[in-house]
Amino acid sequence: MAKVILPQGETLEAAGVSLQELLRERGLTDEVVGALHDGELRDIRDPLPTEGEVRALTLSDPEALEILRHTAAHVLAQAVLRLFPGTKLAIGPAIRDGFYYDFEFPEPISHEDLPKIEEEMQRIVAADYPVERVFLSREEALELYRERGEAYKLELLAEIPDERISFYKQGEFIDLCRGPHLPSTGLVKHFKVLELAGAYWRGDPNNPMLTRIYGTAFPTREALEEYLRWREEARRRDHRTLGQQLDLYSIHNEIGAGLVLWHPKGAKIRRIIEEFWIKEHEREGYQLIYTPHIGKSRLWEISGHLDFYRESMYAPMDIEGQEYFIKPMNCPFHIAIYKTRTRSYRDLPIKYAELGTVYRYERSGVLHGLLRVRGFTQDDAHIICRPDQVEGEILRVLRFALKILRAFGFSEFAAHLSTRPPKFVGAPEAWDLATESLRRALEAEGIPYDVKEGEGAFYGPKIDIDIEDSLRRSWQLTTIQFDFNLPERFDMTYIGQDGKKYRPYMIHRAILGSFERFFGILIEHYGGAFPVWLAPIQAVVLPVTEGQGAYADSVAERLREAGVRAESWSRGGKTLRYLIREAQLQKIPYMLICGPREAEAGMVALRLRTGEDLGPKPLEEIIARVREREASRTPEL
RNA sequence: GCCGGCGUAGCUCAGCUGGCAGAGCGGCGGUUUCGUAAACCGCAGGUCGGAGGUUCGAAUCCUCUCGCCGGCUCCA
Repeated sequence: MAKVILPQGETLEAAGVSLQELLRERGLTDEVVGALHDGELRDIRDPLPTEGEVRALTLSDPEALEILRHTAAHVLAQAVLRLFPGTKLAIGPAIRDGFYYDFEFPEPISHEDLPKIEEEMQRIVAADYPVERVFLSREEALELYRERGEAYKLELLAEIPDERISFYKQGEFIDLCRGPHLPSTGLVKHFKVLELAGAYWRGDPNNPMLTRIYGTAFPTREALEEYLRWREEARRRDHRTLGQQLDLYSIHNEIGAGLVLWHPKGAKIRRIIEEFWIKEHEREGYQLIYTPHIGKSRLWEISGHLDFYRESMYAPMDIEGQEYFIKPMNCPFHIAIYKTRTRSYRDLPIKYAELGTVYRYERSGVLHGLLRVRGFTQDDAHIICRPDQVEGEILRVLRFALKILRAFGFSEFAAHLSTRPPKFVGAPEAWDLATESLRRALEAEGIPYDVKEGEGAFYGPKIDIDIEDSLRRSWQLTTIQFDFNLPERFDMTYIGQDGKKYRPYMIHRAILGSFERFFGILIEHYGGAFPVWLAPIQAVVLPVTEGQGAYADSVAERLREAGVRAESWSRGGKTLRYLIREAQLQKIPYMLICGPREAEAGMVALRLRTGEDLGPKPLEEIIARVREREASRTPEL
């Protein structure tokens, strides 16, 4: 007997029937759309389990969202088959923000077809077809799909071991599907078809490219509208939009895809980040170095990059008959510095850090604003240490990374621990020590992480920390990565206490990842409204009329002397309203308004970016305020 | 790289089935001297991403190419 918890909290015991039958007997047919048994979604049409607790789900339960969206995907497929006969079906799952279905259309379709599809979906919802579950024998299923020429479905069928194969049916539409699904199509009330994109069958580029249609569905109109509003808001926070509006950076067709020009304001922010970064690294015992942008092919042969990474490297250039490559990584240069003298065990750990600019050939389709570029500056460092130092150094570097990220207001981290792949170099014991050190560091810091079993690079295990952009796409910033390959290839050694040579451990790490990507994420994180310590312009002085222009200029001058990044907008004879709007759009933290009254009193009226008017203030107070906000790096104004 | 879409003034965009390149903002000049998110008038500004083709005629149709957007794949 299973214990069944109904939506209103009523419980009962039942066995041998499905939840749907049970509810029908009690006249409760409409509401319940699925069930949760030990955290697992179940179909209401399935027989109840023999034991445990089954909670009936209604659309207002968050767990039911997946069922709703999965059914919405079926409605989409049904609509597509009606409008585009001959379309072949692939797969159509629910995903985080909605659902998709992959199709092979007889003729390509475009965005303009989406509204039609949505309308047809509306009709299917309005028709309120009951969604039935049917089981076909393998033969029946094969026959059904052979008849329709559904090659993708046949491929899926071949992988299902069962003899009774689960299908769902609504109206004329039938689909191979494990479920669960809603009781009827009429429950998919609030949905939207969103995007069209290509997707390889089974994610394999050797397979045909299918057409994927994305959509979303919610239990209520409000929730759908809120989601659509959120997408709008995300568009406004997009670093590519803000980058232009705030005049932070640009990328030019004629200069090259993925190559970033940092404008004065973007460069100012970068400089502030760099200075912060340098100070923190020196405090943490890193030694800062500079290395060249190119190196001879021999170097990249030794490092193995020409064997393993060549397709991501720019073509070599010929200099006096020698091949040189632009660097895709900094490691070989750091190693070369290490090797300039014999190192003692007493010298370790050695930590070389560099803001190293590298160039990597990224395929054109993957470039994305500042988040995926071809030329970028890594905040790179290599920690070279003894085995007995590994654990301590790893904990230290993880703590350090979190400290840096937190300074920029990031608090939610998704960490991944990638372990040894089937093909690897180095001793298994070294891998174990490294992997365990990484794991213990994550646990000591209480950072939630998942383990990507076997997904480490061939040369070492790693921790990656991802942060999401405004559209919740995640991007890797931090990486802490062991390297058992390069110390070997470059024959790095140190002399131990016993006078013998030993191989050091090398840890490659980047915290911000690259300045370009980090900046992109940072722009979105703050929606362009940077905290005072990062704001490229902290204060603008706004004269009410041209009569206060000279006073405004002198105020800005005094602020700059005190180290405040201030400008006076005294030229142009613009109205105060105009200037305020402009400053607001530029998201400048402080607006210092100077009218005749303020000029007379030697003060400024302080208006915050939030719109708050704090009234007249002496300059000293403004300066103190800026200094305090800078020191604490608070987002408050 | 692949699929679909998009490239028109500095920016945002209009320009239907081929027939004289437009608006708003911004810029410049002038007027206005103004108190918390856009004062008013005027002027300038374009190889319609680039190359080739079809046509009497191309921003518009076709091909190639560069770039961008959404995905997929990739991401040492």
